[in-house]
Amino acid sequence: MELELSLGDSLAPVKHTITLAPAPARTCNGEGHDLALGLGVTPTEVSEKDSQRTSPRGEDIVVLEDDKGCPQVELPVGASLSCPMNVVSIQTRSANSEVCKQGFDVNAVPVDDGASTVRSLSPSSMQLAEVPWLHAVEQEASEDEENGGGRVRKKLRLSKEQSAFLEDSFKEHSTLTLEQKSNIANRLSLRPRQVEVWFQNRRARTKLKQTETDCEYLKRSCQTLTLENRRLQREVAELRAFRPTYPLYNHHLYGVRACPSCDNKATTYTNPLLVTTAAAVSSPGQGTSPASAMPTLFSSRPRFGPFTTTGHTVLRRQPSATS
DNA sequence: TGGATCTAGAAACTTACCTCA
DNA sequence: GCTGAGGTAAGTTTCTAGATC
Repeated sequence: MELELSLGDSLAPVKHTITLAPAPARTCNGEGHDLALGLGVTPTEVSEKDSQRTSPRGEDIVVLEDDKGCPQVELPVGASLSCPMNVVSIQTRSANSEVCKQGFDVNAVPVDDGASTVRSLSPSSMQLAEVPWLHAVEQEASEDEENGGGRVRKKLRLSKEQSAFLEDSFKEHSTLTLEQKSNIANRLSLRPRQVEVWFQNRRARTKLKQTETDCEYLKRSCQTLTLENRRLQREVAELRAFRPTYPLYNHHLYGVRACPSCDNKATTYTNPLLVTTAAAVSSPGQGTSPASAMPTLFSSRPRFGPFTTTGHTVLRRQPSATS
């Protein structure tokens, strides 16, 4: 989102852009759902009109300048709302096993009384036995005959021990090699196909659960961001109403940032406009910032531009508006 | 070496059975 | 006993990566 705030008189229009920019999605493995809300007013020293530069960390920074091409003073204002909580992304085919090892473990199985006996049945200790699952096949065939050859789907219910063993196996590896599959089938007197199907369904359940978790997380993040957005809009409205005529830029007051995508030097968020305004009111003319070079900065009518979704920390100056 | 074909495995989607409130 | 919802085993389709020619 991009909220444009234009402050300055009509003779020397100067605009600053307040940007509510979602950070690029990111998870613990580099892709995902790290949400961040950034509020920035970012003048620069670059004089090329409407040009765009890149920060050392690769962030896009848009050059803001006045209509005469004079460089504006940087007023780093950052308000950031981020959710650093690690959320494991949905498994992908390419990297599912690695992803599964990190963060949220949806495989956590409540340990019940029977678990202690199950735990000792480590799949790695399995021995390849004589295909006991053939008994299951034979039994199924005889049941088919009893049904007159008509194929009636018989619902298999895995025993508690079978399920627990499969769960343990799934914790060790969410996908199976042929050997692992037949080992487990032998150990549980199931057909390899049944083991395979169980793992397929288990992966599907894992993914579904993870999706639900992600969805909940994103919902909460969205609510938080909405509230923050409203708060910021109220703040901007208050600033519009305030419209002071004093030089406002005490540069040293703007060093506070909270946006993690900028740097980690910040500790708290302070509304620099309010702080500076108060300072300017209490002692007009104070400060050593280059703001004194543009005393009319905030003297024109503020203007809000539309929100945009053009990406992360892209502060693009809108074409000069005639008030 | 690059493209066509085949194959196995996994995901996605669906169906059907079973349990339970 | 009936019913609907939810869980889950299993079937089907689609996609993809690797092997082979």
